[in-house]
Amino acid sequence: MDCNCVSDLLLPPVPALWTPGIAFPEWAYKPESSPGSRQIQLWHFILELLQKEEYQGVIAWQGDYGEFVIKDPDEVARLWGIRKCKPHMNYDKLSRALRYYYNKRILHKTKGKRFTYKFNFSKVVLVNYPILDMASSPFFLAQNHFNGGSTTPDCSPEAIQSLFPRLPDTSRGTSLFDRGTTAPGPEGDKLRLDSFPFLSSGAPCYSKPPSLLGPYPRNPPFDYPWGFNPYLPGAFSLNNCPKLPPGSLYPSQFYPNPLQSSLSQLPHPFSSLLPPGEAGGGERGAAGQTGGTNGTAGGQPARLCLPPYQGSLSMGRTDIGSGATLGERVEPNPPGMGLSLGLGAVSLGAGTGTDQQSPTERRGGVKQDPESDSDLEITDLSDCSSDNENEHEFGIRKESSHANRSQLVLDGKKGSVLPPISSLPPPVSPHPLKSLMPITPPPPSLPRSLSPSMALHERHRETETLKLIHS
DNA sequence: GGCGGAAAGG
DNA sequence: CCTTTCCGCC
Repeated sequence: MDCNCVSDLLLPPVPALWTPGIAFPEWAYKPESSPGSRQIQLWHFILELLQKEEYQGVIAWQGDYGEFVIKDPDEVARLWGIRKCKPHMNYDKLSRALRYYYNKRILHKTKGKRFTYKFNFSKVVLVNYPILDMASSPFFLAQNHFNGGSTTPDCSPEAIQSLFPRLPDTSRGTSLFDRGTTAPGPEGDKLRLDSFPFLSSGAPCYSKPPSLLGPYPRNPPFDYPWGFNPYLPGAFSLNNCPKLPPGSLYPSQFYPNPLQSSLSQLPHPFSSLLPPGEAGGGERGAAGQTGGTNGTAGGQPARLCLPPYQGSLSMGRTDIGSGATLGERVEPNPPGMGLSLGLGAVSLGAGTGTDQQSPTERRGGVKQDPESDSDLEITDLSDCSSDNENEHEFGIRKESSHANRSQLVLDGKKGSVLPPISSLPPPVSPHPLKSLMPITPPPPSLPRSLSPSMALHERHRETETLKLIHS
């Protein structure tokens, strides 16, 4: 039989709202590039595991935001092997694949910590992100030299969230892995990571707005569903994550989803997207096992668990625009600086700066409807087509001793520098938050206007920006 | 353990 | 293009 491997099984049956060019880099889906099409990618898989409580013992978020530890390398490799129908997969190979992500800057190694890697979410999220507010988003700004250029790029969830000011109605579960059949935009093409130099070659966390780079050769930026945010409920089908309360109660096994928390406090679109209870007050959820088995349970928004993030999640709507609370430096947008994002590096440890550990005891996830879980059971391997007949030998786990001290190596080797755009038009429209520059712990940044009308306005704005840029 | 080159496969 | 597989090196 063929290897249905779990790949497909894990994919939600419903194409749902997945839209091309959004949120995750195309290579992440690479539908057509691989014969089988929908080959899940390793980092997706990793994220997947990270979201499943049942794998907490195997791999889990730990440390800085986006950082995770592979607690049981062999097991992860085994699971990956199962998923990919590669019975002989092992950590060595898997790690090679992981290393491969360094270049893409999807991941990077946390030096000094064994089996510890860190997602560069900014990359993941920004890729393909429609132009929109990036220019004014705190997140965006944070990663630029707008504010003096010395600020640490903000890859915090809040910042990320700010990139998704508008949210479509994504109440239906959609999966990150759901690349379904859906049709891509015009021409069926999808944005490629390559289209975003700032994502593929710049410094970590480089966040030059795509719009400024002219990354939309064929896809008008506005063709994308605004606001599709993989980090928001509904974006994924992985809804096993316990709901997290708006506050900052962190379930022991799941870190809070800052975005979600933030969303719950947002005025409208966002909060309405939150699963019931989430927007409200959130309660805890029994960490129980997720027994659900439906990918996209009817109407139940999928849940996404974000990596640990020690920053404060507090972010009242009242804070919007009054960044004062943050106390960070408020800097006016220097005219002329426009969107020239130089973007500093963030990754390699710089990121959120603090290296403290995330909360592990706080609990407070909202209970999730067991039935709304999409399952990512990596169990059904019924048929792995192709050559690998030995799927059965997945059981072969060798125990390996992973003990070692890591070595510090500067990976400057491939760090490419982003070409600074020195002649970009100044930010089109000032935004209150624009001046807020988080330094360390990224401050809560709220999306600016969320109103539809504003959306239109912004679109227009973006268009103008593009014009300027291209002229 | 971790890294990255190289080659091969899908 | 994204691994997978091998491998030598640190």
